[in-house]
Amino acid sequence: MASKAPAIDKRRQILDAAIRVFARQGFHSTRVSDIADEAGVAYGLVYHYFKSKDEVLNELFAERWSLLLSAIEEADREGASPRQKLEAVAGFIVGSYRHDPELMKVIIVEVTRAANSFGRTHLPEIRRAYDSIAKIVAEGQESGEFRRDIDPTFASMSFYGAIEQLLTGWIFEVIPASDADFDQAKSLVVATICDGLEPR
Amino acid sequence: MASKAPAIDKRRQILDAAIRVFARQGFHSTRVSDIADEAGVAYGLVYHYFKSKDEVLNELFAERWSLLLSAIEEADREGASPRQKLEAVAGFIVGSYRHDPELMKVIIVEVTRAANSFGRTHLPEIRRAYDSIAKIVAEGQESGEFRRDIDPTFASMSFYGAIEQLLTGWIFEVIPASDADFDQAKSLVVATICDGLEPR
DNA sequence: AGACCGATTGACTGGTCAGTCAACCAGCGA
DNA sequence: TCGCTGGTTGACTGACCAGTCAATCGGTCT
Repeated sequence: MASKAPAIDKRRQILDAAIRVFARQGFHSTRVSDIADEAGVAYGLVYHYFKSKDEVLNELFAERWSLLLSAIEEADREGASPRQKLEAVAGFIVGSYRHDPELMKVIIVEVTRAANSFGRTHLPEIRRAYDSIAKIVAEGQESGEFRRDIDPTFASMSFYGAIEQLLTGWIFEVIPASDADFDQAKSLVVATICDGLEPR
Repeated sequence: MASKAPAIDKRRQILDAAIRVFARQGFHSTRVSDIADEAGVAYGLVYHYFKSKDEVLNELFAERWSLLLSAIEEADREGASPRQKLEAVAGFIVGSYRHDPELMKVIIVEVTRAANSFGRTHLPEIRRAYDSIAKIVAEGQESGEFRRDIDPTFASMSFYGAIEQLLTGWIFEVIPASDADFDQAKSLVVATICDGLEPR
């Protein structure tokens, strides 16, 4: 027992350390030794648990993104109106950032927005999120709760893009990130996308 | 005269080659020798015109971004309604992509969305764009053409984020990029942001 | 002609790291 | 007690590449 438990701990320890270091320095400028140092383990141990430096990031992304995909699906299943569904999605993403800003920073900066390197690899999974959101919009159009002249894929990109830009703003301190801002953010994105900027 | 003109040509030649290579392979995985080869000049000449590989990208960004900033200011100056101003901004960005997709890909992927590396360096300039857009929104609110309960900075981020996400979708072929799509895009983003998804 | 000077060339160097590997250690079962 | 096994260690290597620099070229001016 004592031989298995610490093994799992070390793996987790390395992943958690990687989050911190990637968030601090960015993926490209972190050496594997930085991760090992931060985790308090030997250099070689990283390669015992992971095939490569890339795999560490892939693992972090996969873990988190699958949660997002589930959350979107659940929102779609349980939301009453399409607007509420979008609100749930926005709420989950904002909540993720609030709960673990470092991890979300890594996911967004190094994968989601890094479409040339890791984003490329994970495009199919990322796309799945876009598609699920588009599905919510499409359903809203069918039920007449959303206008029909805006392509669902298009709306999905705008919606997701708006949220991600917001997180990016928080991450790089372009816009203030207080608890109040987090609270408002969810409803504001949804208000912007569903109601629009012009008064009704 | 013949001693100065070719000099400028070579510099331009290197920049243009860099756009192609950066767009194809990404900044990190292009060697300086790739740029030189693509430009058909010797390795060392790149360093005659540029201090470093970074400076080549910086130059490309600076050139293009200053055009964007001017375009936003002009839109603000000459647009009749805030909505028309936003339309002009969206139009300029989409037009830039249409006119030179490779350059825009580089700008977005390597700078604007690469907030950890080059985005960091250029944050002040990038921010200036956000601010100018926010100003347009704020003016719209004062004149009563836009609702007042959405923070201008916030709206600006959503607007810009939506457009950039759209371009990113085109760049990585997540969404179709035909001439018709380009034509529609401008009005659709503006419709989404100003009118909202819900019917009026 | 010949001195001058900026443009141009590409071989070379120095430093950086990702990934390897042989050795070491700790607990457990025989 | 003595292997055995799997976690753990960290020095080392091989590849890669940004940036340097001394040499060359070609046009101009005197």
